[in-house]
Amino acid sequence: ISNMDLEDVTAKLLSEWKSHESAFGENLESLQSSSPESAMDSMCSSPEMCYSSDNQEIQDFGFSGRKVTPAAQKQSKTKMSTKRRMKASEREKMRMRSLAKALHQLRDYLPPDYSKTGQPLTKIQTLKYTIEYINKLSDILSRA
DNA sequence: TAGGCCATCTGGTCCT
DNA sequence: AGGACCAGATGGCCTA
Repeated sequence: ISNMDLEDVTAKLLSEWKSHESAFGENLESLQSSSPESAMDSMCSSPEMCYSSDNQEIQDFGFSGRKVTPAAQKQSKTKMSTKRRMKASEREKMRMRSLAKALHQLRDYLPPDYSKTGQPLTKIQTLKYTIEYINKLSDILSRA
């Protein structure tokens, strides 16, 4: 990526900034008003993890080797109700989707030079290249 | 087929 | 008490 390209992109970004600066806020609003249908479309994508009273029983055995603090042990006795757990799962799903959406948007701000293979950048690549890109833009601005 | 990436579920923890 | 955030686990999909 040449400096000329960067300067072009910098100028473009600066000119577009005003029209984009509220983009995330708007998207947050749109996310909040997203239809429940779309939220439920992938419900139970993994059958083993579908909710059921049986499943609740099975998970009480705690097969993972996660550390359990005394406070956690105490709290684990008061298990979340199935209804509350379902609500929490749904919120978490929405939260992760909004994160993924934000990453997709972030990807669009990166120059195409960063995806040389033609394949879309992965999440981690997007984050790393964004850091790199911001550093380059900052450098250009500091020298201007 | 192994490994990378991703979406989802879940329990723990912190905060309001 | 309930929501937000986080990290671990798991399974599906895709590619080399």
